[in-house]
Amino acid sequence: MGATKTEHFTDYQNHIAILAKALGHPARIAIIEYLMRVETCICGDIVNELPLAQATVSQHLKELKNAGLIKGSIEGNTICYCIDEKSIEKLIRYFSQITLELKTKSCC
Amino acid sequence: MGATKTEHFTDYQNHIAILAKALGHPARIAIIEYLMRVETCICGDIVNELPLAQATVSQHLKELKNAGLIKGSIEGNTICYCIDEKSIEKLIRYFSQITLELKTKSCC
DNA sequence: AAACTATATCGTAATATTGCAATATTAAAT
DNA sequence: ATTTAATATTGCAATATTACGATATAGTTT
Repeated sequence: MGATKTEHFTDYQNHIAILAKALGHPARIAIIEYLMRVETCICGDIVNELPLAQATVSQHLKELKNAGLIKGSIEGNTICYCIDEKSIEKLIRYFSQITLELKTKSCC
Repeated sequence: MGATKTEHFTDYQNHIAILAKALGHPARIAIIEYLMRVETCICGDIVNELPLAQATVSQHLKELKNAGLIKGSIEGNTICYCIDEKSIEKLIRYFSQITLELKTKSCC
């Protein structure tokens, strides 16, 4: 016990859950907001931006990358991280569909 | 160590993270989708809908409720659970803002 | 090449989450 | 008042996450 029973859910449900889970930590939200704000997307500053150790930030970046929320390309010495717009758009579409569907319901 | 350092992030960042985290499990996504689909929102069927024990479903419902994603009102013997549209709209607004901001950037 | 810089990975401790059986609670039906 | 039905809570084992120091890796600069 203790492990999520992913096999009992659809691929789509698991996919949305993976995206949401990756965003389910304030540090990762802060990273996304930083990448959104900043002109260039050199990573170097992310560590300085966040109140966390370098190893921890690196770990959070990895999770965002695994979920497909950010892309990182090696740029010589540093790594250019940036938001993968498509994943955010996927979430917008998903949640929009929910509110749309809810409009047709009378309940609550 | 091991506990999230929420105190280092803004209330808004923490709030968005809490909403996302609550949606970061396929069972809870399945619950949201079920509540979206169904006409009435009597809870009884949720347990039968999901491949999980009653206690586990109850726990997931509690987490969705704590995050503010669903509302539950006691309806005699059963409980009427339904999606709190406002929370979903909050997420749509948040993610829309991100994509909007990204359009103004050239990077990546 | 040696030193420096940026990032990743490893190991590990602290804490959180997931899942369920057993039990409790509360309202409805008999 | 008992029984039944629906949901919540408790306790606990298995697993995952969070955080960080130490170390590894790889490119840059000197």
